[in-house]
Amino acid sequence: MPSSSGPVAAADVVLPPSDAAALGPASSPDTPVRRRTRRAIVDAAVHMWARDFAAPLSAIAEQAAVSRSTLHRYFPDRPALLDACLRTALEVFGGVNPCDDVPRAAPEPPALDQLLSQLESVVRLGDWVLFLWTDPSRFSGHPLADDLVGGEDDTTLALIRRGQAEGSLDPEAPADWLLAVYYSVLYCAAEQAVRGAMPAHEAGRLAVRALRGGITPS
Amino acid sequence: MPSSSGPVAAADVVLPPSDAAALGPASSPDTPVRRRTRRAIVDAAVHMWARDFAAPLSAIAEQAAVSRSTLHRYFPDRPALLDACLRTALEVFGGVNPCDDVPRAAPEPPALDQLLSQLESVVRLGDWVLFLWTDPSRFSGHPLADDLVGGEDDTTLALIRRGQAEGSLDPEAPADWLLAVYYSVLYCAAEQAVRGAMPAHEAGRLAVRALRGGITPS
DNA sequence: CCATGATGCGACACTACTGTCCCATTATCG
DNA sequence: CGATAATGGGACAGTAGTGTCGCATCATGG
Repeated sequence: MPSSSGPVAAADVVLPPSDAAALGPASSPDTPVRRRTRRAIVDAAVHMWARDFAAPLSAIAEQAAVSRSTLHRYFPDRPALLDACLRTALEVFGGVNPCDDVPRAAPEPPALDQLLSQLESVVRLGDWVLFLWTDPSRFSGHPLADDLVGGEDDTTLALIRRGQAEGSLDPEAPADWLLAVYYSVLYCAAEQAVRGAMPAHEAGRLAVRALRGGITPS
Repeated sequence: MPSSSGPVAAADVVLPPSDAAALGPASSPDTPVRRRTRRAIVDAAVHMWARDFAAPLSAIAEQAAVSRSTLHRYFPDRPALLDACLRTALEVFGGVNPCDDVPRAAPEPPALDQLLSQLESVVRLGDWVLFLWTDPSRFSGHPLADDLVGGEDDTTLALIRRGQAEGSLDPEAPADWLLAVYYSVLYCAAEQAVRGAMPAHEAGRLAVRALRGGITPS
């Protein structure tokens, strides 16, 4: 998952105009109307695909309150819409290129604390978490998703390795195992929140508690 | 997940003959040949659907080394094959009707120990675990799956509640939250084993460790 | 060895979905 | 208000997958 000072408000995210394939009609620069329509389609896709990755484009169009023709004006095909969702996910999760990170002057807090703090933020992104992690293997190997879901570029993996080195995370377990556990607990928390079983902050708290101490009493 | 003294060897499981829709040609009682063919198809379905739930029947037939015609002789349609897989899963996971459980004379071990011991057994069932839990919501509400994947009939949920009552499990978290965490860690372990990252027993050990103490050092 | 059981092949009809296209209509902007 | 942008509707062709069917072939069991 990309590192950040915190997730960007979902409504503020704008797809880079360089992605010509995802542009709407006439491939000219976006107008506000077009930007809103495109974002409505992406949000609808994430909403539907979080729940059923086989959901057809017609259902997504309906969820977005547009016609299938309109959907196809913005996204020529299903893979293009999926790419747009993944690119938007990078923004939503505060995506920055890890190589751009500038080392901080002050020592960072323990990696465990940072990791859990990140989880508490991310769990509020409900549908986006379900979209990415309902089936953890869904986007394995997808070039746009490597930075999000546990590929070698995933900054969360780097954070886990730092935590193991500094002693705040279990040094006896493989890093990618800890990452898998982290994402799966994050998914559980987001799923609880999305289906209304509890508020997102409570789900985050329970997830943090589970990752700190397991399912035993504290 | 149904309680048992241990999972039944997969090869020994036989689909109840009462399931007429799933019987092979002529709906007469099974011959050994037919029983083996049916089981090969079910195993192939679980293998393919563990990895991709959209896998077509033609791919399942190929995996089972039968023709699509033959697959259709045994299972009239995709839902029938899915039902057969879920019924077989009940057998594989040692399914018994929870109401049939007779209270033991001697006190049972702590629920946490029982839970984790069960996990170490179940993780060896690789494909079956992935089939059921790759997408935790896949079979939600499916009548055949309630006893397996966290429905109210799930004996694991009862075990968790007993553990919370006796103090070996976190009493401050909702029982269905602990169940969701348990299944998600089980899935992670099975996935590591199935993709060859580590042996199943090592994955089980790591999962137990994570559920006992979280991702912090022990 | 032969009758019967079991299976494979492939054609066919059908379904659901997708991608393209065009024209009429509605919304937006200056 | 009018020109332009944006959209909806629906037809159409195509794809992938499914379910059915009949016949030839192979496997099995007595």
